[in-house]
Amino acid sequence: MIDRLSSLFVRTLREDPADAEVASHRLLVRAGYIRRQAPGIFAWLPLGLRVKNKVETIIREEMARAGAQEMSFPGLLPAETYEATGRLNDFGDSMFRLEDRKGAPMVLAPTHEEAFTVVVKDLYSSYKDLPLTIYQIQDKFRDEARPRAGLLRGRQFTMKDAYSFDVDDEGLAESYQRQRDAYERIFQRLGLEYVIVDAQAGAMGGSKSEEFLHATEVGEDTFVQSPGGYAANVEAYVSTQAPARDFSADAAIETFRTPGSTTIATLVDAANREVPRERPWAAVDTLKHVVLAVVDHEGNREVIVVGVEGDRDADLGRIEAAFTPREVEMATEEDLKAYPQLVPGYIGPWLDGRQVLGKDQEWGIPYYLDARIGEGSTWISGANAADTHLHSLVIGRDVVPDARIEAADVRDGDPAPDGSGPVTTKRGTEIGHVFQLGRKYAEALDLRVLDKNGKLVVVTMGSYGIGVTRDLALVAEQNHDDRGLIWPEAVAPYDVHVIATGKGEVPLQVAEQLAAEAEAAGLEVLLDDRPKESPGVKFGDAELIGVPWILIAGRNAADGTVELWNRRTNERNQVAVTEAVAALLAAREVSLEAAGK
RNA sequence: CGGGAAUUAGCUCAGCUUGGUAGAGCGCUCGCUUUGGGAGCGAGAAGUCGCAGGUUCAAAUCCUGUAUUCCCGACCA
Repeated sequence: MIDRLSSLFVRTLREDPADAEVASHRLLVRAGYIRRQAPGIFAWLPLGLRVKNKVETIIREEMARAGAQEMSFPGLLPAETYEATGRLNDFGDSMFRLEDRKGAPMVLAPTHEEAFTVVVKDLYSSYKDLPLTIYQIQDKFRDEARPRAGLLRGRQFTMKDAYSFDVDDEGLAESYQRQRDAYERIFQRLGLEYVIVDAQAGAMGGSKSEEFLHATEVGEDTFVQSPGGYAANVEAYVSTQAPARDFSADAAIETFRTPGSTTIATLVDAANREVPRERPWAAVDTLKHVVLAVVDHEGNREVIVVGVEGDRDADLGRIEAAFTPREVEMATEEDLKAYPQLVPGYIGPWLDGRQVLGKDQEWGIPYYLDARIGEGSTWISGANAADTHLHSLVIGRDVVPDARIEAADVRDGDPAPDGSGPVTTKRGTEIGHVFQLGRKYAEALDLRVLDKNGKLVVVTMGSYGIGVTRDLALVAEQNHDDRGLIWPEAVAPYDVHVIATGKGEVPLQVAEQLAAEAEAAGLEVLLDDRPKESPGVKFGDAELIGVPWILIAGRNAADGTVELWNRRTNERNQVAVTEAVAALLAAREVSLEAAGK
């Protein structure tokens, strides 16, 4: 197959588009792969679509190998699809909603668990039909609050979503493993570096979940890694509680004046001024109390107080994991009005000789401590009165929390829970997610089959997603230089880019001949046959477009010599015209082998 | 949802401080030249200056509002 630049629908841009920040976005637009239609919504030009199709082909091949069957659901669904599972509310504003002409509520599907579950329920009713894994590659719609970074966080994006159905937990574990293995192969073939992290989040537990993350500066997720092999999404990181301390000889609580000290910094200053001690007080000696609201699907709000070490921030994402499926947000002024006892800047668990925070305590406000905080530890804390704090508050002596939860942010140097060393935090982006859903959807939608004994059992499910277009963008992100894209062979829009340049008709004739030979050898060819573009333009476009191999028929073509150019290594070799395609095939073979390992 | 920046030709931007009826580079069209690093000369097409009000003899420029886009944050107790 040969496509010609003289007629291909593409226009490269000399300058970076003003609305693109990250490299993948900039280069995909500049090189003529995609065009923005609206924030987070892109059109695919011929070059882009070729790459996208190659990514999808790799996924299809690996899904087939894993025994998954492809089908396709509509993106437009009746809203009621999501009602039984409560997800119409869960998704909230991030679901695109519309009405048909009769006024029936419709949505653009953000994901398809319900639809897949229902179709299996409609067609299957026996354990003999299971296990089953089905999938689709299809566009999803999510009305993101802030689409970002081009393809990396879009509002319409292509996703491969697979769903497994099993009669028992062992079956689910096997189906899960098959998809997980397939994902490893897919990312290896895409040449995308990845880390598999534990994403099992919070107190709900039970169902296993792992994320495939690609470490990148432009990522929006944070994960931690230890030298000993521990890896977890920051929301799933489990911190280590400080060892218990003997407090039998500790002094009693004492309050002190802290006018205007509503921040940790001013509080530390006030403490060193009012109640100085040998080792100066520091932020780490203070216990800071955050007022939060835990909100359920119906919008019911429960106000809670969470204490974390003063030198750390509360991490709402981590805290939320402990309350899933409810959401956690900062308390609003409305929330605070209901509890006038809570004096902003001076909140604490203790007042006048007794604990006041806690479900069963006087104020009835649930009280949680960060999981790092040990028994017998001693703290400066708010004293629940304006301009007053207290010190020598001892956990386990003066106050007892309702529970300890993962609340504080995670930092470089914090210990991995499995003893494998200090973790470092890194930025990454989720490129795939495998999840043992268990029976949640099957129960909500009543997907049950008869087992061997003729008894109805609820089916157990898994769901497995890969962000096709996001992964494509990350491949671009990981494979470029300041001149343009550098596609890996596996997803490049073409196998070779043949350039005709130079005086006379010979270069073009030679280029045509090389293109025909390459095509005959089974390669996909992009031929730059534009008659009037200067060499600089052609070389520049070739570098921008990023096909991994470039063949130049130029000034030496008349002498029977052309140039083979490796876009990635920038290595250029003069080869005889008669041997050029053979040399290309050989060099490509070496490169493919290196990528395959 | 909060904060910041931007909005002028297809693209990237200048002009606004100090109001006087619109510019550059790239791209595009035509002609000639050029052909190994975004080439040269000449000629040309192309913009209701985001939108709506206001001030003024006169507004891209000053004022008010509004929309859109991009970036940062979604936390500071």
